[in-house]
Amino acid sequence: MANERKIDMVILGLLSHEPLTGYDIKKRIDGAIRFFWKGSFGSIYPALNAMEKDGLVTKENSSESGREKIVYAITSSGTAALTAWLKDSQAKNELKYETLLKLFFGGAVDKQTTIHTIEMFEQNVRQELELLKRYEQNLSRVLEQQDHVYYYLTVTFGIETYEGYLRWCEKAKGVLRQKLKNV
Amino acid sequence: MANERKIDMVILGLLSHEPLTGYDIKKRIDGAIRFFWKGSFGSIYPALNAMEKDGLVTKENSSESGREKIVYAITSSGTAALTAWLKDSQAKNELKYETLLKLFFGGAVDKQTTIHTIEMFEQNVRQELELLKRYEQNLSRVLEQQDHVYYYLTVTFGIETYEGYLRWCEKAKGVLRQKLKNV
DNA sequence: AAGCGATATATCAATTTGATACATGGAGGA
DNA sequence: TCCTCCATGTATCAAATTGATATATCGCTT
Repeated sequence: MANERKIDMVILGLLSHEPLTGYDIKKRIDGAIRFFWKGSFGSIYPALNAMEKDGLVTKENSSESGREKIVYAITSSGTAALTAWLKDSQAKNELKYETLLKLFFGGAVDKQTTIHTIEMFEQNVRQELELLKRYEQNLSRVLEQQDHVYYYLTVTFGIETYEGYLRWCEKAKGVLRQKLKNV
Repeated sequence: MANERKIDMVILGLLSHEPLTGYDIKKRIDGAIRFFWKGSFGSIYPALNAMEKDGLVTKENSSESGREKIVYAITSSGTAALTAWLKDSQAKNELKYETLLKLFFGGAVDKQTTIHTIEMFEQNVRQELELLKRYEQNLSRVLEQQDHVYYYLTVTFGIETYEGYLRWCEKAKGVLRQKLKNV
């Protein structure tokens, strides 16, 4: 088999705070979580159905506020599964950077092309970094209060990482431009 | 459809340097490339067959040195496909860090557990960083000569990133320990 | 009343992973 | 010489996931 469904843990983690619809879950994932994980409807809805069958979450049809929808809540089995996963300190961290792949094979094209690829990457990182810094500011205000520490730490991870990326971009462009002059 | 096969580009990139068997390709990917991309036999062999059918690579059975094997070489169409991809400066960069996911949902378990997860991450990063620094040393010697610049730059990317990770680990552990005292 | 974007659920082909199966070559020890 | 182990080498499969698409409703604005 290809792993156990990690999307299950994302969903359970989110449901441990509040009951949500599949659509809500997708929105949460596309929010703060998207910096280090992602999920699509094509995995969310099947996972919800499977977990409901396994008793990890409960389904509840609701049409109170507006249209018909299915609200999911975590069960005690679900909480158990979540904490069991959290207590396992092993974690698979995976990077798939197409920018680096293009850089690695940069020898097959001219250097300006590679520099441009780096610049596109840089631009994107700059944008995301700005967003992360806004998050950090908002979070640092409410940090003393609740469980926001965990959210805050994932944000600072992103900031530290992205600032490293930008430093690297400068260096990399410098190296390539130097090389450009030599040849 | 779920994307165009990125594994094709990895394979073509590798074949642009020298003809290789599927097994060779896997070894290359598990070497330097594994820091920013990966690939398994389950994607490599089907991709090779598909690309052979499309004329991007040529198959050649060989049994010269020892056992029977299939050596693949890139064609001019393959080179064209590779450079077309390289010239497109758009790139999808994706991160899937289970460590951060566990951190994000850390509120559901005690803080020692989360600290331990960070420590496991830290240990792994430290190991990889050591390896990357060895690569860097070896590469910096031959840097002036050939196309090693591109390889070198992916390595320095890793080093810059991993050093950022380690700085963050220290901070994160500090924040959590502080929190631990307060509560 | 019409149009539009957000809400909401669901499914599908294509891609990829990770595991597994199977077979041969060569190196080294008994 | 024979045996065992490991690296080489090709291949396939179920499960997970993506990204796209289909379909329908709600509420707001014009």
